[in-house]
Amino acid sequence: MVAAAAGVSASTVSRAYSHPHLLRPDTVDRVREIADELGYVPHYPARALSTGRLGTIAVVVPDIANPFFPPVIRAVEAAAGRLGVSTLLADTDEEPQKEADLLLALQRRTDGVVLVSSRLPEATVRARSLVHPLVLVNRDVEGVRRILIDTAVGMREAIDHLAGLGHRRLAYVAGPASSWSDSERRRALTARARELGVSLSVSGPHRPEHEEGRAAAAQVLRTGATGVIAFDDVLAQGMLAGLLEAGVAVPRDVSLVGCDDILAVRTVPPLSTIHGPSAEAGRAAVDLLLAHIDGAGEDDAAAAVSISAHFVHRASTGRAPRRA
Amino acid sequence: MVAAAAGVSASTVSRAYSHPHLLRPDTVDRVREIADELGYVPHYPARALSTGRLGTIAVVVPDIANPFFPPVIRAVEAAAGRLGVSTLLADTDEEPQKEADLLLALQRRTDGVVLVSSRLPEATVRARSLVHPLVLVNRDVEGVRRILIDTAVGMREAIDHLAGLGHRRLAYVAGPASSWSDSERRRALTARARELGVSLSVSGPHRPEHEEGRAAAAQVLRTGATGVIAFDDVLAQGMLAGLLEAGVAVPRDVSLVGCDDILAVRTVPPLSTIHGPSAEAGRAAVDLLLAHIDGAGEDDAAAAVSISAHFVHRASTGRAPRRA
DNA sequence: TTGTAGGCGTTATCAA
DNA sequence: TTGATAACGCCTACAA
Repeated sequence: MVAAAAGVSASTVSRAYSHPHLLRPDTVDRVREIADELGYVPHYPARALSTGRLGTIAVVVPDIANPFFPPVIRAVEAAAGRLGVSTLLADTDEEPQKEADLLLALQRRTDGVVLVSSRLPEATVRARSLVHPLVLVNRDVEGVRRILIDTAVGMREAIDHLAGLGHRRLAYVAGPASSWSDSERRRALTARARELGVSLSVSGPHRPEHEEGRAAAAQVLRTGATGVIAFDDVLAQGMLAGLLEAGVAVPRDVSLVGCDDILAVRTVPPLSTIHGPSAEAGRAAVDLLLAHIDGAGEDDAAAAVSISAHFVHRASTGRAPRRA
Repeated sequence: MVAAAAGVSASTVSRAYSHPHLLRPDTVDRVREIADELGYVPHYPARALSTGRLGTIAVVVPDIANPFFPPVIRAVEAAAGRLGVSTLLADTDEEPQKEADLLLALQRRTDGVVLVSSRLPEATVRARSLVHPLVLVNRDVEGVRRILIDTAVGMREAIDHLAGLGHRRLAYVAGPASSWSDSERRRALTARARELGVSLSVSGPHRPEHEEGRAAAAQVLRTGATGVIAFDDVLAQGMLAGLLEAGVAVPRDVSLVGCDDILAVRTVPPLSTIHGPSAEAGRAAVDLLLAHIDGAGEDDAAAAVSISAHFVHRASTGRAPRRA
């Protein structure tokens, strides 16, 4: 080690960075000064080898290009960075196999993983969480630490909103079959529709892509629905385009609700949607993960933190049209 | 090491993973099988310690939530992953100071950095590239390896396209004053407009945000322009909304061109734009970076790879309207 | 084809 | 308050 040559011993240099309070202040200063001159930066992998802590966590998402994820990733990265932990990002391309491989590879290069919207079977997730610290976001697996964005609340609010505007025939444009969020949303909608006595048809499953939403428009129109709720804003935006093409005006003829609030007011008309606090979820995930990594205890092994997402009324929903 | 207990020696296990061809096939199989059973995964940091290669690179971007970056990040991650290199993602929050700190921290945890749209002064960038392998994307610093997306070509094509449709009065909705891309684009447009003898007014500078584009619509209409080129798709999409509000139809009354092709066909009408091969840029950056890391030589020290971005005709451009 | 020995940079422990 | 030493898990000679 270069710094040692320019002054003291290796352990003193180590302490100057890791436990400065154990050294005389002027020793710390002297070492750091020389280290800076030499362009020395502590070598993390070596440190990892002796401490067993890598100082790195990973965030794994299905698709980085999906605008739902960047805010989560950013929040994770910020929260981790604040604690001196760096963040590895991985993208599973929506492929469960790739996700599984990734998790395995990450096991020895990270202290833990924040797994967002996992597409893996419950059993697999549970097994992973046993061998490597893991916190789920947007996925509910009993016995695994998780942060849940509860969109069911918002879905109920959305359906109440539509029913209040006189819509009696609704449609849900569903997301991926393997998505936990989708089944939650679908369940909440179905139950609420029944309670209110309005009809609800379901289109899908769909990959959350613009084209899919666009293509689903014709099918949804055929059901006679005047109120449409989409799995997410991406599908909703596609639906908006599809409806426009079919000569259907929003919200005059059909009211449309998205989910996740990732497009803000960037659509015409601005989309009524369900706002999920994704940044907060990312932060909470890091807290839970780091607490788990540090704390030896298995105390909170099954902790589930739930954050509610609420309906936001913008301009894509309005009174139901008079019966055709 | 556990696997050793269940069969042979440590170095044999090491070879089973790093140099399988040096071992008898059945030995490799046996070792791997037992390793799998025990849930063994090679410990990368330890490997890094002895080889001097971390097997990790970083991508640094100003803002992960800006839709221009995810495709680049994804491409980097994919290209690196294919070569067994993992990718660390960092976000500078658009702050040069944070960017500088990050680069320093990354020096000992990565083999090199892909730095996208850096906001750092040239001298700083140049200095960093001397102490740690670095490849720039979307930033032109003499003497530093870099991948440039040349949108000037596309800008010329766009203006030719509009002029060919009969537009004589054009407007450019400019991006941030400090942006290298903006000055490149503006220069190309100004020169070409002069060559073709069409007028070009400039609005801005603007931050590349939806609201800014929307607000700029009125100003642009006042110039009498029938052909509008925006710094990027985000501004163009805002402009689209602003024009719609002003009762101006696209492309009937005004033709609109974006840049970067980050919205694909997700606007109505689908935006004519300039497609920057950002995925290709990410891939090229990784190639250049890894070649630099491996190759001892300083041969390509100043390599600049330029990739042309071309005009894509979709539905937001059409014949110029008859003179009012 | 396989085993043995030494070293990579850091930290924890123990001694001074 | 500081130094010496062993150890972390892996890799690369070199030896067998």
